[in-house]
Amino acid sequence: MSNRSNGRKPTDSEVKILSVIWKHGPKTVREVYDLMSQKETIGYTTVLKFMQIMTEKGLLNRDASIRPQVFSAAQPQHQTQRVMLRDLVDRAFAGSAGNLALQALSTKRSTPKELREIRALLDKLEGESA
Amino acid sequence: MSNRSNGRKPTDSEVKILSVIWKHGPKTVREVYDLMSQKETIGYTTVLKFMQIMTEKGLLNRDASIRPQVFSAAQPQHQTQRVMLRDLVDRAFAGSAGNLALQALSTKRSTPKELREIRALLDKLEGESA
DNA sequence: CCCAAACTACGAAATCTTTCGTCAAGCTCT
DNA sequence: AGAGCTTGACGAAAGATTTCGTAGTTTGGG
Repeated sequence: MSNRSNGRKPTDSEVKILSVIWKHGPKTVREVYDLMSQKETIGYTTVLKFMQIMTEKGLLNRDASIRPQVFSAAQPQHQTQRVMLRDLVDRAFAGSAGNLALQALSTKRSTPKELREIRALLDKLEGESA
Repeated sequence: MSNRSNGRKPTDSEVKILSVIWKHGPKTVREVYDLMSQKETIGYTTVLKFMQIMTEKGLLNRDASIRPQVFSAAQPQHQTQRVMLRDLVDRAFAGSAGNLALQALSTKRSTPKELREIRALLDKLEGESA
C-alpha cells in the first residue's frame, strides 16, 4: 500500500499525460510523445521523465516485460477526475458541488445527450431524497 | 489594460486568499491573516506577500488611501471560478463541461435548492436549442 | 557478432510557488 | 516629540514542478 496517487491531486503536466492515455489507451513513451507533440512543443526525455515520476507515484503502471515499455493509467479516469473536482469544489466553490455544476453548465455549451443524462441524474437524486 | 488576472489560473494559495475575500468582503491583511489562521498555520508576512503579488497580477485591488490598506477582489467571483472551471474542463474532461457537471453532481450531495436551480437551467438550455 | 538507432535512467538546471526574516515607515499614547 | 506597537515593502531561502542533457542499455538488421 505505497499508493500515493489517491488523495493528492496530480500536477498540470501529469494530467496532460493522463489525458493522452485516457483517450488513446496504454501507450509507450514515444507514442505519448508523438501525440503531445502535435499540440505543443515538448522534449522526448521530458515526457519520459514525467512518466517515470508518475510510475513512482503510482499514477501509472508500467509493463516492463515487453520492450518498448507500455504505460497505462493506474486509476480509472473517473476516480482521478473525482479527486480534482473535489479539490476545486473545496478550494473555490466553498464545498458546493451543485454550485460548481451550475456554473459549468451555464458557461459552456453541452450536448443534448449530456443534458438528458444530467436530467436523468437529477430525477434520481431528487427521488432519493423524497 | 495591463490586467493579467484573466486567462491565467490563480495558484492554490491565491485561491485561498480570494476565498476569504469572496466570503467576507474587502479586508485588510491582518483580517485575512486572522481568518486564515483559524484554519491553518501561516505567517502574517506570508499572507501580506501573497496579497502584494496578487495586487501586481491584478487579482486584487488595493485601497491605499486609508490606513490599514483594504484589499478587494478585482474580478467577480464567478468570473474567476469560470477561469478555473474552464481550465479543468479542458485539461481533464476533454472539453466536456457537461461531463464535468455530471461527475460533480453524482459525487457530492447537493442541496434541493441547487438541484432545482440546475433543473431550471436545464429547461432554459434545452429551450434554446429547441 | 557488431553497429546504429531507439530506449531508459539519472542528475541537475530552470522556473514557479510558497514561506518568512528584516528593516523601514506610520500610528498611538503619553 | 519619542517609545513602542502595527503595517508595508522587499529580498531571498525553501520547496515543488518542469525541462532537458548525457550517458548507459537494449534491440533489430546486416
